[in-house]
Amino acid sequence: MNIPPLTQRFVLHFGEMGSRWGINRTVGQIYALLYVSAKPLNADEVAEALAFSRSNVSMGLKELQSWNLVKLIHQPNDRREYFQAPDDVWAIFRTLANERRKREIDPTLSMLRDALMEQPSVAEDIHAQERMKQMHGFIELMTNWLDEVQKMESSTLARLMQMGTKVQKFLEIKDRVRQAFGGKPAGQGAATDHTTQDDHGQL
Amino acid sequence: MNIPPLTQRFVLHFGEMGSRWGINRTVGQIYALLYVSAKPLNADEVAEALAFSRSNVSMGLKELQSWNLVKLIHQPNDRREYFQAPDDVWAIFRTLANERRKREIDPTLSMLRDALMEQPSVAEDIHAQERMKQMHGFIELMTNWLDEVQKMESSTLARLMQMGTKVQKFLEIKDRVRQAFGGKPAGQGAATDHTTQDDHGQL
DNA sequence: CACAACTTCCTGTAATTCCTGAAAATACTG
DNA sequence: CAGTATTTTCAGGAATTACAGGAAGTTGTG
Repeated sequence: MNIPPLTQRFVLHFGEMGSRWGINRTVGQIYALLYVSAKPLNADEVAEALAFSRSNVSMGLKELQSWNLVKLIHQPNDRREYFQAPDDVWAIFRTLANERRKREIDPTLSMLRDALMEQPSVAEDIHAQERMKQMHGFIELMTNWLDEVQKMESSTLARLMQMGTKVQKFLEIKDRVRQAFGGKPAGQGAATDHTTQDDHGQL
Repeated sequence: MNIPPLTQRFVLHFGEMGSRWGINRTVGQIYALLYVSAKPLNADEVAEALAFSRSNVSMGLKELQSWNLVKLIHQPNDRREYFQAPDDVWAIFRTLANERRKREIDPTLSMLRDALMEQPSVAEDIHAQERMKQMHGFIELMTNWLDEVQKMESSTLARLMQMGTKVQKFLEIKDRVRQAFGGKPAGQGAATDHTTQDDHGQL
């Protein structure tokens, strides 16, 4: 392995973490290398830097591409394919969240949906179905929220996250306002009455 | 495998999903079974229901305990240990998030912290360190936020999530108010002018 | 203390996953 | 189109991980 010390530490760490993350060491290291690299790298360079076989690198890059975690780039006067990781960590997180969801959540969601349509035949299954319903509801809530949040700008999201729990106060204020004005608050932003269901959805 | 149809489907699905989630099939199935089961089960019952070896079940339960995903219960007049999954899905999610974080994020965070204290020796490492800084900042933001959020009530959280993007409007209002009042709004909560950095932290 | 009811640890085997080198495929150049 | 550069696929050996069964350890009981 032929890379400077800090980079090496980072790369090795990601290799080991890889297994906990469900990706293998090779892929972890390749991604780490691309992430910290100042310029895009081609497969040979990666293979050389990490001392992996060329074919192994090819597989790894393929997997990273299937995760949408690397960009493919062509340099002028060079036929080789160069790869680089997006430089916005937020963007990386987004794609990661999307992909993980696609692979790890969505199948479960559809399994649950199917199971909820069945008519349970035994007492045990009635309870089981009830539990599945709870899980289904929770997952739906989470994924819908994620969908929404993905639409926001990174900077907006960052602000909201930095506010943390303080957003909660907002709910309290909202409740207070509503109580005071009996359903018709004046502000332009907050112009709805609270018809039970829609209650939560509207600011 | 000696369990009713719906339960079986659920259990098998979790077994397969297990591998994508970094847990093995056995553990996945055991948890699924406990989750849908109406009453706590002991190790023998689990082994019987899933047709696993007794010792395998023991290991699986041990792992689930190390994840804090099962509660251990003792029945009167029975020495055996009974296990059950918490019935609040939110609670399950919380522990899951905590544990995953402990295993998958915290080590990286501390590695990054260490790496950021070093003095990079080569040009490449200077850039690498810069990248690590970005990643570190992002992870810190995320984990701090998670900490905050964990403190909220499930119901509050649910409401916030259901509002989704609409919370964003809140920021806009805040900005509008701030602009209108020129940095010293009357309300008790929102009392800062927007000096770039501190800007975000305060409601 | 001896026995019973459980739980944990250990060993060998089966299954899966990882990785390499060679061969095949694909993409370019003159 | 021949020749070369580059990438992809694939078979099989190496390494890792999962699992069953049994041995050893614990805890409680008469």
